[in-house]
Amino acid sequence: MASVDRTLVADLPLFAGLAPEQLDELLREAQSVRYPKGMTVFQQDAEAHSFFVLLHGHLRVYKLTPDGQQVVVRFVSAGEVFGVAMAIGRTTYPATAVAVVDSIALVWPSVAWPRLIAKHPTLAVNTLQTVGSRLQDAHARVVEMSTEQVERRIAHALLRLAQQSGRKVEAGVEIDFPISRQDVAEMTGTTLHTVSRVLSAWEDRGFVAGGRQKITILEPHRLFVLAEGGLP
Amino acid sequence: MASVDRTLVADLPLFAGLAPEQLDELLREAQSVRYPKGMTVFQQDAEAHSFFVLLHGHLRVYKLTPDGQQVVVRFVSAGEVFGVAMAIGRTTYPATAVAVVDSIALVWPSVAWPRLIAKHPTLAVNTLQTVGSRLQDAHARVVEMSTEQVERRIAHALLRLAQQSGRKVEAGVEIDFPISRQDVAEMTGTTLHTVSRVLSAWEDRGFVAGGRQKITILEPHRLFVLAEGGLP
DNA sequence: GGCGCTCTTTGCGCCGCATCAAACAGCAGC
DNA sequence: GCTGCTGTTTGATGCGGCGCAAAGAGCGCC
Repeated sequence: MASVDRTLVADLPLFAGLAPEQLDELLREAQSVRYPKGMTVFQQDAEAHSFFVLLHGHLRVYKLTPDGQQVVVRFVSAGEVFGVAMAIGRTTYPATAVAVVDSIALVWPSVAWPRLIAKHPTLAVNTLQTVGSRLQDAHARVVEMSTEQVERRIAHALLRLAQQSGRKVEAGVEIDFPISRQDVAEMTGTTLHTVSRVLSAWEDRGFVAGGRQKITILEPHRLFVLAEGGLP
Repeated sequence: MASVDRTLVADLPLFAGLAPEQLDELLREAQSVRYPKGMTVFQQDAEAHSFFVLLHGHLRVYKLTPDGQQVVVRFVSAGEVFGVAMAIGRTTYPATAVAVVDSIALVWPSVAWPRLIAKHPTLAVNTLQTVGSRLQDAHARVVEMSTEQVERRIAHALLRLAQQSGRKVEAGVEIDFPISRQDVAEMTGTTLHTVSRVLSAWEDRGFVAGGRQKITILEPHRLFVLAEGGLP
């Protein structure tokens, strides 16, 4: 299998502080894999055979409750590490990851992880930062769900999505992958009905523009004020 | 300052895989500090000057929202690392930690962290596991808050508390530090009124026994069934 | 011992949002 | 084009649990 070009990934946070030769060495062990839209990259509770870096595309990561409800944990964008179950001491994946658009990822076997971090401790340090920032995101979400009501939670979710995966477009900022009202509902702990109602109201006020699996934020500042509890 | 005895902390997960001499070296740089009940160990948004290992006691870690509401992030038990802001790439603490009983912690200056992990990469790996398991806790909480209603969330919170800080007592399992209804409310995203009502109902049914800042679980199994959505 | 503080219990009314229901619209496939 | 599927909108209804209020109980402190 042809090795991946170093320049494609040299700037990723995961590889910060690694010498070019070290990076080449890492990449030599990775495979580049295509995941067509809709394909499952890994499944909750399945054995964590691999860990990944997303090169291109977007993934939807969600947890399934015993009674069949889904909760969206996050969306993965290009450049991010994901599926690092082994690194955090798990043998199975804690969630399911599905490609929401055609995607490409670098794939390492999980068994290589202990050896790789032993040789390149920087990897562990960088992963610690990544996991740490996810922990902060998760805590922020807990705080939001504990103290804010639905409208503000949806505003926060949209702003976070725009920041992570926003694409600037003439009218404003558009989430650059297909996202449904149901998805937003599963990110904010509400129902698609409520999300639809809230977005419709915002659309009337000119804050956002909707569409089938599409959301464009027209007035980010107004939305921000709303998220922080103001009365825009 | 007298060095801490190695045997006190040798079994902690943070120090797993370190040679005795390495551990001694680490401990030589630490200070042992007493925090009387009620004292603040560190404050949200303050500069993260130190990181810690709790030797004895219990801490309450909470976040304060802009409008003054508190959300309990977790309770720290003896043996755990905490305040590792620097490790996850922050310069300030993301939350406030207060001693709920007289406590003792080992304290290292944060500036020592980069040097320590450079010398002992195992520390980074072990911390990664710790932060990873906290991430899973946080995600579990997000899922609960998204999909479960109050009674089940409270049941889950109590079971988690019992597991982390339960003390076996003749009648059942008792949370072994002072914890108020308000605390439970701030862990589950509800109000102390609702928690009080739920606990009273459970007390009538014989599942738990209450008291001022005290909760004893009499029927862990019944509570578990309830938490999982059954009808006990 | 008794005062006062903090924590807890309990009642009542209201409301935000879930639930149920049904029609509507964009997009793919034939 | 038409058909069917999936995603979206909007209305009507009900209820879990929050907000408010006030009384009760355990405990430290003087």
